[in-house]
Amino acid sequence: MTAKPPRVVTRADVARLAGVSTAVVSYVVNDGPRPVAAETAARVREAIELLGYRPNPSARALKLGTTGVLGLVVPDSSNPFFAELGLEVERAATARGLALLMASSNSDIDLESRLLADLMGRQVDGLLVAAAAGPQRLTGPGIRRSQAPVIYLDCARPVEAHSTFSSDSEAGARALVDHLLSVHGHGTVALVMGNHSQPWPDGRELGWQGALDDAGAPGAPLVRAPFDRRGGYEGGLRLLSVPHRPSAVFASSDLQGVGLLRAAHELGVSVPDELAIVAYDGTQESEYCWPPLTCARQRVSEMAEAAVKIIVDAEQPVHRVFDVDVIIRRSCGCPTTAQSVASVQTSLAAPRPAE
Amino acid sequence: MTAKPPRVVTRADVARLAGVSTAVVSYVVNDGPRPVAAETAARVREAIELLGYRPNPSARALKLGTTGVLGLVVPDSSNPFFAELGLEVERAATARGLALLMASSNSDIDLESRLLADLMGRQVDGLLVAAAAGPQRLTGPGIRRSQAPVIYLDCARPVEAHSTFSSDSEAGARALVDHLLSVHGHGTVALVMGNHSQPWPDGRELGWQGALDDAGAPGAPLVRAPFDRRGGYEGGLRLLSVPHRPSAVFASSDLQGVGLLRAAHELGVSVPDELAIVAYDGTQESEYCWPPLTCARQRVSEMAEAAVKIIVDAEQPVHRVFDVDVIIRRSCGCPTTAQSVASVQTSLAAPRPAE
DNA sequence: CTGTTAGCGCTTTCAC
DNA sequence: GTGAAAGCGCTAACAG
Repeated sequence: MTAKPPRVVTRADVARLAGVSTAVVSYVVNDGPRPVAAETAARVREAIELLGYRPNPSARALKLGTTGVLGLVVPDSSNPFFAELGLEVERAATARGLALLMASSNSDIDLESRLLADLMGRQVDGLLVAAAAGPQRLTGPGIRRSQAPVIYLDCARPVEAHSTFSSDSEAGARALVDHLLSVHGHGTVALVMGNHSQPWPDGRELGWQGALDDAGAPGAPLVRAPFDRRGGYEGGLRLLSVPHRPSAVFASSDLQGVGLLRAAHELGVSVPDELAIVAYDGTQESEYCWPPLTCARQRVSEMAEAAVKIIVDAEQPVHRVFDVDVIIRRSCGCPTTAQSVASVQTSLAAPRPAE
Repeated sequence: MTAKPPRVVTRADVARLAGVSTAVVSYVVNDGPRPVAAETAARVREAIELLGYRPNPSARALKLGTTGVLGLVVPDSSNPFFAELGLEVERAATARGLALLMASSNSDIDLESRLLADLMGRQVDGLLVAAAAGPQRLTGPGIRRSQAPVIYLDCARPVEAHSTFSSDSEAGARALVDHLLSVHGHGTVALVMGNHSQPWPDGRELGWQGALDDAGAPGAPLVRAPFDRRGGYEGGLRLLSVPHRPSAVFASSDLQGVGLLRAAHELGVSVPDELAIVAYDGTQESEYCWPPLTCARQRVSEMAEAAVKIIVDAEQPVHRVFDVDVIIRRSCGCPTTAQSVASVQTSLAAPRPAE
């Protein structure tokens, strides 16, 4: 509609202006693979500057087969846990010059597998997946095409040919529940558990049960509800509306803990005096709700860093279980003013699975 | 290390297997631009299926100059407001077959401008920016290269050649503060204000001041603090530790409102009985803290949808101001059990800037 | 140290 | 309705 179409400047323009070949431009842009005379290089850089040349990443990707882009798929990127995870992954990626393609599956298995296929199809250099449905969904078309590593970020079992990370949720849950039992003297502890959809038992549930069993505590109510705030709220309403309501409850996510808190407040149940609450995840939100939640915190940034490193350094697949930190705040009944933190030692608590 | 290198299947393989030319494969894959006989098309599709062929997006992008990727830059993707915004943008993008590259600037102006340049350099088809620093940072190298539209999502003033969106924060703030003043009879309302770093006054502050002025309310304390939970907490501590503490306060973000709530709880100040709180943003977190926050909610999904549409449909740049919804909950002192929502009419409240 | 050149996989014009 | 072929911009042999 206006004047001259300002054709985008290409490597050939730079070469022409600098009076060199395109190869040389490539060498100075990429700082290799062949050496370039200092003076020539300076001339090229000047030309680049002058023309405002930027390499075309598509061309580069086409040639190299590598995009400099990572993919991340989570069930819900607005859940603070995944938001924080995403932020850390993005940091780790940016620090290495990579960009991050983010996708949320809304916990929908089919959407999740479509997103995975789409990202793979976009030639990401690596895919990080906090899978709603466990790791089995690798099979669609589009997966074949790429050799890009796929890392499962919330996967308690090793998977052939993939890196699998998980937090030691069992140890974390056990420590939390045990704290309620032995320090605060609760007879038993109820559980609000999210809809874990992976093909093996959830560590949080295992840890909860284990702590109860170890203490010889009687069976306690378990309510299943979504991992979000509303799930915790409604689960809490159910849990607290019975004649003999529990005196302590473990929520399988921060968000559920927050919902639980709301339910307690609405029902006029005082926390922690009449009801102790502990939660799993340890996002910032758990620190600022009221009362602040005693929780087991996942080492999100460590996981993010490790995952990106595996991809960038093309490391062999590993199965890693990350320690979890128990953070004592007020919701359990501890009188702390300054919070205290203790790391839960995985190695002591979790025997190697014999797979 | 293992056997045969399974060379990735290309369009030529499909063509060979189907006994057609590569052009035809292209026609059926893209459903155009030339027609293909039904039977031929079927044969091609079969070959595609059989070989598990996936088009190479880099090659496509190189040829077309278009990547099917959008970029989003926010100050902090773990802030629930931006997390929710990101999720909505992602939804809108995915619905149109686009992917989303996300980046957080940590409110760092330099990092922000580097991220913008990087994303532009990656040939995104459009860039959505919730800029920490206003829209002026368009100038770096790397910006020139692309014609991709840049949309500013939180920009109260029109900017030449760009779409600019904003929520009508002034009207929202005014409605909130006025509610405190006229419905609940507070003499004045304090403000906890984030570090707005754009080159014009912040609408929230304007609205607050305006409501105060209109009511002839005396000057009220204003404390500046970061937009996050900690900012609200520390701002709250300062605000509430003076001899004659305010009876009502407006927080410029949900997160600050949450921090404020914590400060009040810690200080034993009862909300809303001794202190009324209202906040701006309206994320989910504001609904589940205690007491739930009366707030002005931004229409995040509407904004996301509109922004993506502008890019996809290559619409002309516009300046849009989105209405904001006031949601009455308990923190202001209203006795509601069911929350009530009222949209604040922009057109009535905000005169057109004469720029 | 520098230049020439052959593709990477795809789209699309132009001929048939 | 289909095929041949010319690039898109870049990298990295290979030849000088």
